Amino acid sequence: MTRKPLFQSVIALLNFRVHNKWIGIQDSLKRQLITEDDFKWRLPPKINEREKEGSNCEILLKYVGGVDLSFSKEDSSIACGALVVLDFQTLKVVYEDSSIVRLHIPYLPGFLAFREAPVLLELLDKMKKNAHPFYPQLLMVDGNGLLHPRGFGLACHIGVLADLPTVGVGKNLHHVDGLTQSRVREIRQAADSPENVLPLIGDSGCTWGAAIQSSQGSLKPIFISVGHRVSLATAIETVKMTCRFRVPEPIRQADIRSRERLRNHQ
DNA sequence: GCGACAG
DNA sequence: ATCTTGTCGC
Ligand SMILES: [Mg+2]
Repeated sequence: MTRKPLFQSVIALLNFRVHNKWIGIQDSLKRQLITEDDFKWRLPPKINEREKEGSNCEILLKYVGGVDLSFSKEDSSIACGALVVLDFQTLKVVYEDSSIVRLHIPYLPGFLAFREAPVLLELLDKMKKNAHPFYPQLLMVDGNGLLHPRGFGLACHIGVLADLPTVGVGKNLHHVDGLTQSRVREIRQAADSPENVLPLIGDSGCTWGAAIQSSQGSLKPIFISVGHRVSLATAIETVKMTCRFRVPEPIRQADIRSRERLRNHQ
């Protein structure tokens, strides 16, 4: 597809303006971001773990959500967004919804939220306005949170706009602040004992998240970061507790079911 | 100029 | 993200 240079310049200018607008939105929303625990529930005590004293909180974490999108191979603008809710203890799916939509915004690294967040926020909103009893107390997002060029990835974006505790989970490392795959390998070798939780500390000294080996079946790590209203420690713990396989079960189920729904469509 | 680039 | 088959191993 060849175009005259003038057209290309106009398109480049539009892209430049949209790009700046999006950065402005991310910077603006980031002012509402909360990066510590801010919720009324607590984690169920682990087996063999003594009940912590002073935890007068009676609400246990039970409903953990997961979101993901799948795309049509024929028409890459057709996508299915899925929201699932699992029982945190049994990891059984207790709620499932999905929506097939046409996307008008391409994938651009650093701007994933502008493509994927709208359909996912709609699925959450539908559940909330129906006052569904299984509305998630915590949401796991297939995409990063703080681990992002401007510290405001998809998980933060959804968390702030839905005012919901969220955790970001990346299957690949988005290079930020000098953090690369080889840098992660160095961090691993610098650890005194074979750790399966590695802090992701960038050149600036900032902690962007953690790389964890989440299952015995896979050596490849996943990359966890704070989304909204959770600390990194809580993010890591909840992800670990929901990993039957490499990808935490809420996200894995959203992935499986969104793809399945798309396959059975048309 | 070159490489990197969540999903 | 998707394109794609079998194959090795628990
Ligand atoms: Mg995905």
